[in-house]
Amino acid sequence: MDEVRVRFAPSPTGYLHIGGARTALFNWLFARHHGGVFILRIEDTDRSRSTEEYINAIVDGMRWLGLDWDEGPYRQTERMEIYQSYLQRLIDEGKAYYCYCTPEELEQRRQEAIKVGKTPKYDGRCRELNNPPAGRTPAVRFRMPEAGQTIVDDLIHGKVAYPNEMFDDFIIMRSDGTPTYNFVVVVDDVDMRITHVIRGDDHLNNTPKQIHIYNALGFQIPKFAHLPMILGSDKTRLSKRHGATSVQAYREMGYLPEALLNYLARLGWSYGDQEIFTKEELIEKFSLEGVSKAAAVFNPDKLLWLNGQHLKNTPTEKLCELVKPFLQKEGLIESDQQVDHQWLRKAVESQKERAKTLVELAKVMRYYFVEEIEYEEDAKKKFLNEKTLPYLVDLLEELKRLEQFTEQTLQEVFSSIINKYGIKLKQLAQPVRVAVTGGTKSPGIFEVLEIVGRDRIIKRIQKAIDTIRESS
RNA sequence: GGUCCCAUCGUCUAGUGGCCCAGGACACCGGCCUCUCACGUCGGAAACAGGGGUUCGAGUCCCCUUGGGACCGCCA
Repeated sequence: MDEVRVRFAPSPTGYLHIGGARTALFNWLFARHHGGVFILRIEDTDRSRSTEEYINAIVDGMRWLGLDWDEGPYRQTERMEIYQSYLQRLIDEGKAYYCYCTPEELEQRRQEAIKVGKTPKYDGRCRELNNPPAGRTPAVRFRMPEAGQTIVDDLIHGKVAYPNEMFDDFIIMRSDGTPTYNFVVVVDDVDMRITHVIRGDDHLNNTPKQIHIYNALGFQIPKFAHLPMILGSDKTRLSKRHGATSVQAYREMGYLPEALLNYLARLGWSYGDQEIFTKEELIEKFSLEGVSKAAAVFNPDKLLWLNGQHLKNTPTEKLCELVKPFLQKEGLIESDQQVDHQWLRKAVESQKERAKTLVELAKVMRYYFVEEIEYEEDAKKKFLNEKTLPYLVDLLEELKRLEQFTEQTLQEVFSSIINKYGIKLKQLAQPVRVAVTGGTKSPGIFEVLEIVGRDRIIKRIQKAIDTIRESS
């Protein structure tokens, strides 16, 4: 195979969303797998809806996901002369023509057609126009064949045949002089020597039109691969109604890029029974053969699980850095604060298997950072009471005498109290857990105590004792 | 309405004519592990949309029906 060249071509009319990211990912994986070139191209010919802000958001999203591009970002608005020259060629050769109908007229005819149950279709009235009406700036239409059929040979769907009667002469240049999608996409893909057009299958029905443009311009047709759509839980096209859909939103919710990538890859693609992939494995194992034809429903639960898996597999060292912004958001550290690195490592290590997102991770670390903890009402009632009071009193005494607070020495202290009262570890551990963390859930109690540290442990147990005495 | 695409557990999927009374994963339920919670682990419930063919044999091939989706724009 010659060098593979693929592109991701979003239109900047919104943030980078899940569907776009998946298309980008498949293109990127295909390029990386084949040692090819991945191009980012911004399709901003719709000036009224494209914004600079969205372009930045898309670029940021791609960077965060780690989908690096080799060329671009190209912008179509910067390539107008190129389109213009091809357009002129089509007009000169009679393959395109000026249309003087106004959008209002067209809309009106469309509505009428729909009303009588006919296919809304341009009637071709300007096709052979000799005396154009004065005072109107025309659009340009592409002349489509009226009979026969057009075959799209798709890598995922196979050969798809379209009867040509269903097509009308579509507009390739607006009356304001800007070219439209179906024309521009062809010119760009040819100009950028794209070998494989990999995109959502909502574009499948546009492909025959594009094929005729390729032919009219005498270009070679690239390979097409139309990816299945991503649906919401109600099986309709994924949209805001289904919850978070922008890549940025997942970033803020504490998802890891590699988890999102892994999830997106498995949506519409599979490799036997494997669920968890590193980025490198994805590149190694990806192929269009493994892509399915059927649309897939986006399942946030599975993404969450996968994120937990990736979180667990992330080196603690790296997790420490990743969680810092989230600790800041929780108000647990200041942006310029120096946190003892060894200590943070232990803290993160103790919680990493318990959190499914960075947000969760930061939240469960609260009692490691704050001075004063608050009790959960149920936990307090159940574990801080007359019955547990003597254990806590004894523990406090012993801890005050203890110099070195390590898991080892703490364990010894706990043992002596358990023996003295003839109780199980849980009967002591739970009250202590509530006293130190405020709740009933945490990593191993000795681990937690070591991380919280001597001074705060003593303070918190004292407070628990006071609390019990006050309420009795 | 026209055209096109698609169809295995609730969801993501394995399955490319016999290895499938259908396998894995998420979620769900139960057991184990255990100082709690997670992690882990073991087990359970759960699907070939329906109907016709083809074939010795069909989840797998063909047709129809049904259901879902996409496109039909001076949006991309």
